[in-house]
Amino acid sequence: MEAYQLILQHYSDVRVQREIAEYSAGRWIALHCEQTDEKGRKILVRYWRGRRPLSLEEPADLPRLLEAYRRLKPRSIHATANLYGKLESVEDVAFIGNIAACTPTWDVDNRLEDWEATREASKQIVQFLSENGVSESVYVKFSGRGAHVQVHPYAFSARLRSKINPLDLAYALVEYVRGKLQPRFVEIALKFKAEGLRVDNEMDFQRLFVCPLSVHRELDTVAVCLNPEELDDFTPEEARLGRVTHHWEGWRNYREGEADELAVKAYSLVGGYPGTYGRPRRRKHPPLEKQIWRFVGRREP
DNA sequence: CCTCCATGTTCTATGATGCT
DNA sequence: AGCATCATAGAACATGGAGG
Repeated sequence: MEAYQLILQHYSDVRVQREIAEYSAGRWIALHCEQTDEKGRKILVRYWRGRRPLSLEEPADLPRLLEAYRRLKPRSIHATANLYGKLESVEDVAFIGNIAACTPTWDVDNRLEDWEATREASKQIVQFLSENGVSESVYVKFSGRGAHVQVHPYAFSARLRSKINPLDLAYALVEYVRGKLQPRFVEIALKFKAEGLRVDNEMDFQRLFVCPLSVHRELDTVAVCLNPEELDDFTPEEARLGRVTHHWEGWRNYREGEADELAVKAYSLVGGYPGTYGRPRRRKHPPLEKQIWRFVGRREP
């Protein structure tokens, strides 16, 4: 069978469609395609006809999108860490004010062959969260190569999210925990001789992560979710494209507000997301031309 | 494809200098 | 002082590479 057929076959599975749709609901999604641009990089489609942020709200949307972009050969499905209040225009994703909730994510990068080190680093994060009251809203996602440790967006209560921007909360939480555990990560890298191990805070205002049950963007592996308490039961062999035998549907579990206390502590210590983008930039001085028109006493023609 | 981010380049506001 | 020019720092903008 041709290699791409295997991908289409994977996405034709209704369970795959359901998981991707349910995860993607409210998020801004992207299709990473096998078709490359003139520089040989895979094309990433983020807008519908260049206007509307791409979204995927129900299972049937997945085959529809694959069909619409079939010439580009979509390969992996990504979704933002953010959940948006509205997803209809470019402006809806251009400013942080429309972020309704955000998924704190520790990106554990590593070579596929060093899964044991990836798993141990993930385990440290899970354990730290658990010790600090965050246990029912956590899952680990094998990304197809490394892993993502994610906290359900509603582990921050609606009340807290209305007071502090969810992106700031997520950024602070990830950064705080990462800082606490950094020495452990170094130990793990040494112990397993996994010099490629890195735990990054990639939270930014339109960051994408691979969807549960998406195919990896390069490897013939699938992003499956793992029960954080049973990480030892999984090996990457069980997530090979066409032979997926392991996936935990508990990624949707959460307890509202269980991460509030830790997030507030983190936020008070490390502060919010440091980027300026998404917050409108102000000119200190208006361009000369505008000043002249103002001086002349009328608006520009 | 689209965006971030570092880097380099251009622009602009402002203060210093110098001249009348 | 009043005016013009020059120097300069920081802001704004352009560009290129990286990455999802």
